[in-house]
Amino acid sequence: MSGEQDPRASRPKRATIVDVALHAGVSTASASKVLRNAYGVSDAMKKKVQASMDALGYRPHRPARGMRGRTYTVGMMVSDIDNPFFSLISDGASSVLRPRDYELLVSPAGYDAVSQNQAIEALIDHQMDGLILVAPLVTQADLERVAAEIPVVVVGNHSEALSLDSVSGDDARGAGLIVDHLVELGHRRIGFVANHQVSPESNRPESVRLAGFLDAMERHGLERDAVVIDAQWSLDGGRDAVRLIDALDEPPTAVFAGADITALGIMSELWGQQRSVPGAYSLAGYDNSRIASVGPIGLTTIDQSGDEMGRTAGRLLLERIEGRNEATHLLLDPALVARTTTAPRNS
Amino acid sequence: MSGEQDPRASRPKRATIVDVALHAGVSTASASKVLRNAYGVSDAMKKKVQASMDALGYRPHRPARGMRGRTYTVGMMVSDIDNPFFSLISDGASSVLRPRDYELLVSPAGYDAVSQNQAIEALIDHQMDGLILVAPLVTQADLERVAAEIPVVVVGNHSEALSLDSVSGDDARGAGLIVDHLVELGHRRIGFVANHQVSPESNRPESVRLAGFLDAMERHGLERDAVVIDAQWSLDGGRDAVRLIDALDEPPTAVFAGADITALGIMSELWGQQRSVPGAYSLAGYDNSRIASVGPIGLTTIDQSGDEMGRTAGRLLLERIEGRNEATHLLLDPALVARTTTAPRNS
DNA sequence: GTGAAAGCGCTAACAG
DNA sequence: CTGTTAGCGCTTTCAC
Repeated sequence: MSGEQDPRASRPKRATIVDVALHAGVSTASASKVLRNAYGVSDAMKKKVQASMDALGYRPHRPARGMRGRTYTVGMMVSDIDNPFFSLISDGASSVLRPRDYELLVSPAGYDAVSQNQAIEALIDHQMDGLILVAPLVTQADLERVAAEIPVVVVGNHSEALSLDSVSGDDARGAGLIVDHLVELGHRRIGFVANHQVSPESNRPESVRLAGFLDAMERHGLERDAVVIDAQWSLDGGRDAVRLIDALDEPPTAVFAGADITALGIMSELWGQQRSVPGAYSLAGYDNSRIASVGPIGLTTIDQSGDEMGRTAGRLLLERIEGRNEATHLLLDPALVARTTTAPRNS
Repeated sequence: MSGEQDPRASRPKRATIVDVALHAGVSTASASKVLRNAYGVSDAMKKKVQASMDALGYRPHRPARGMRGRTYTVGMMVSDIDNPFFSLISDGASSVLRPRDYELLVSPAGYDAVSQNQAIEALIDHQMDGLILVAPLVTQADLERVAAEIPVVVVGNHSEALSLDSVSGDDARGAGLIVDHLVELGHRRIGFVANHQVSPESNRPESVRLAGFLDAMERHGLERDAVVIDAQWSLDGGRDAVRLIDALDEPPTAVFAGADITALGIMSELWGQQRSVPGAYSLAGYDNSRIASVGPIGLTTIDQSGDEMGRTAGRLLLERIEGRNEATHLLLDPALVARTTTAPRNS
């Protein structure tokens, strides 16, 4: 009679597990067991309860589940959702999580350790069942601390930690593929953009790719022709790199930009100066972003199969959630994708 | 003494609000009030409780909060996290949500109505305090049904619904800006890639841009020179568009691709055929993706300030959560960004 | 194989 | 202004 102006009055309340149990004529405990596919329910019971759930349009309330058991939700931390590679990873992870009734929620955490740590804590506060951390910038100690609280899979960063799993591309090998390719084209003096903001001995991709570059150059007897340029891995960093390269006494004839985004910055700056690629020098990236394949760009790069990384991360996380305690660290094989930004030395 | 092998045994339990209350020597109700910044607590009490929270490293348990009150979490549904524009929106929204102690979690929902509806339901099941839906593909009726349950702000799609808010760019005006620019360059016969998979009378950006294009052409007395090409708004769709344009009896001298991604597909296909832009025809996109500014691309496009959209969406959602009930629908002004893919007709 | 009852951490309603 | 208490929806002992 009253309260018709209250929007909530007209809103049918959500069915709860009590409603389901009442409707099916069983106890809430049994309804709960059916919901969770738990051990020890008869087929008849299962059928009856599921019918009631359907009839009532029942959907479990996640916070309530989280109070006692699992939330059936996995959190994924990324620095920035605007990264084609991250998108592949989340799609891959979802594809294995969803059939198992787990949902994936993404937290865009920014590019510094402080805000990434906050985002991770927030995910834990949400009582997520597990975490996928994509290329985290936090310290190894932070990672271990988090992994002590909740199942964790790190994607993109190499790791040897015992308390968590990791999946990443074999960046040392990938860097080697680029060097081999350039040397084969006749280049000897080769530059590498290093993103040295990270400490060189870390296990971030930046460091591993640098080490892989130096190793490969040495393998070819070119250690004296390895030129390391220090600029950020970003569009603007690439622009800076052009100036640094131009200032060199003995500039390289080919540049390995470390990442596609950096290579794009380099191309863009050269273009603005009416210079071309590979005219000015050959150029290679890393990541095989979607944009790398677009005609006018045609960037030579390394493909890492983000999709497979995501699927693997999802699988490992489910295993952890289910109780596995031994660490698994996987390295996926990278592949060279040669396009038009790399050319023989004297052409 | 026992259970040292149980990982949970060594793990210090999380501090709860009861621990805080005990530590501060107050009731849990008072501690809760301090936590929520609620009305009616003395300064002394506030200080005391906050000190205890800090001392214990207390972090509220979100599911528990969600059981009775708010989760202080906002959900954002996007089709795909790999969209530079969506990234700007999430950053913008976060920047207004975070200072108010709300957290943003993103759900990558895919490109069909069914999975988007599922993602939205999952967000509701999480007891989110409000939802930001970015360019949803679901029906208007679905939107209203959702908005009856939870505060909703739609970003990108125009809307007149009374139960929810919306923020979008003025796509009709934006399309007009492109046409004006092309006409000014001397073009008369102009093509538009229409992404006709959506019903033309919908309020999706696709339809509004098409209408804006046709209106502008008419305004210039060029209605007979408006050429509508039907191809998907994607890299591959752009490639298809090239073939469709080539098959035309009277091909346009300029093409408005409807979206940057489509324009990139067109450029890529032309490049593969050794043709250039604007050599083959002038080309314009829409969205001002980051990649549009990269030198070799240099795409003429429309900028929509995703950052401002995100901030506005966040602000509107907070107002809704705080109880506003009147609908707000905002249209943001787009701006032309002329680059090198558009040139005078006879050059 | 099934059910009754306790309780997860928090907030809201009310009493003092 | 502060404290007591009930209960949100679910899972989990522990009886039966």
